[in-house]
Amino acid sequence: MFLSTTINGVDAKGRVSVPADFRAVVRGGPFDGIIVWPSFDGPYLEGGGQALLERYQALIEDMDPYDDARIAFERAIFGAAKPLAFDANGRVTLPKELSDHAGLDGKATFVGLGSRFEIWAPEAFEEHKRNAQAFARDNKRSLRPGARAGGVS
Amino acid sequence: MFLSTTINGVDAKGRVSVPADFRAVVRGGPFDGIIVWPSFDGPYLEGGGQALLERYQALIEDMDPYDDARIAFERAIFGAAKPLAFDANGRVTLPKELSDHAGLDGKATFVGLGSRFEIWAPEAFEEHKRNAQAFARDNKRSLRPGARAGGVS
DNA sequence: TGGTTAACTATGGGATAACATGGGATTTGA
DNA sequence: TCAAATCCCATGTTATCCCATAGTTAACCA
Repeated sequence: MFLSTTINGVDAKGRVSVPADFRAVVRGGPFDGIIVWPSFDGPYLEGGGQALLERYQALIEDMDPYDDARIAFERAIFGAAKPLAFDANGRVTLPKELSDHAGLDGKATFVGLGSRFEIWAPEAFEEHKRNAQAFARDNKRSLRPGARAGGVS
Repeated sequence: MFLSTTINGVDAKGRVSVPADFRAVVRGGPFDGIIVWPSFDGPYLEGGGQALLERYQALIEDMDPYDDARIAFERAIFGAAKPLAFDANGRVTLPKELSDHAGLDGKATFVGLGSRFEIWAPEAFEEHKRNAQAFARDNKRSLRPGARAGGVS
C-alpha cells in the first residue's frame, strides 16, 4: 500500500527519487517502475504500479466498445500515462508534459493513497490538504464500517 | 500495454518511426510489425499487434453469420487492415489510403489505449484530447476502481 | 550503554547507448 | 526500361546507464 507523504527534489534533468516505501510496493510486479498520468481533475499527477492500470483496463473493457465515456477515459488515462522506469538508484525522469501539468519546480510531494498515489507541487498540496481536511471534517459520517475504503492517518 | 502519446515525423516516402515502447509491445509476437486500419468513427487510424486482430476475430465469430453488423465489421476492419512490417530501424511505410484517411501531413500522433492504439494528425488529436479530458472529468464517477485496495503489495 | 560500523537513501555529474530521422543504393514488379 | 518500394548506412539528439558523494538510519560489538 502506498502510505504517507514525502517531499523529494527534482533535479535539472527532471529526475526525482521515488520514496523507497513506494518502490517496495511495486517491486516484483511486471514492470520495474511506476506509471504516471496527469489528473484530469486538477494540477497534480496520479500514479501507481502497472497492476493499477490493469485494474482500470478491466473496468473500461466492461463498458460498451463505442461508449463515449469509454473512449474518453481511454484517451484521457492511457493516452496520457507514461511508464517511468526506475534507474539504478530508484529515480524516475519526469517528462516535461507531466511536470508542467503539476507545476513542479525543484520539489515534488508524493502522497500515498493506498492503491495509488499522487504527485503535487508542495505549495499546491499544502493548500489542497487544508481544503481536504475541512471536507473530511464536514463529511466524517460517510465513513462507516463496511465501506473499507481506507482513511488518512 | 500501449501507453502515452508520441508525435513522430512522416517523411517524403511515407515512412514513420513507430515509438520504441509500442514496438516492445508486439515484439515476440507472430508478426514483426503492426496492423493498421482506418477508423469508421473519424479521421484517424486504429492499430495493434496481430494478437489484437485475433481477439477481434474471435468476437466477430460469435456473431450471427448473416448479421448485418457482422458483415460491416468484417469489411471495415479485416477488409481494410494493412499489416505494416518494421524496417531495420523500427519504421513502417504508411500506404496512401491510410495517411489520406487520417489527413497526415508530415507529422503523426501515436496514442496508446492499452490494448490498441490510434494514429492522428496532431492538430486533429489536440482538439479531441481537450474534449476527452472534459468529458472524463464530468463523468469520473462512472469509473469506480472497486473497493478492493492493494494490488501487488 | 556508548561508540563504531555497515547499509540504504537521496542527490549530482559525466559517459554511453538508443532512438528518430535523412539520404542513397539495390532490388522488385509492371 | 522505368517507377516504386525495400534495404542499408550515416548522423544529431535525447534519454539512459554508470559512477561518485553525503547524510541518515539501522545493526553490531565492546
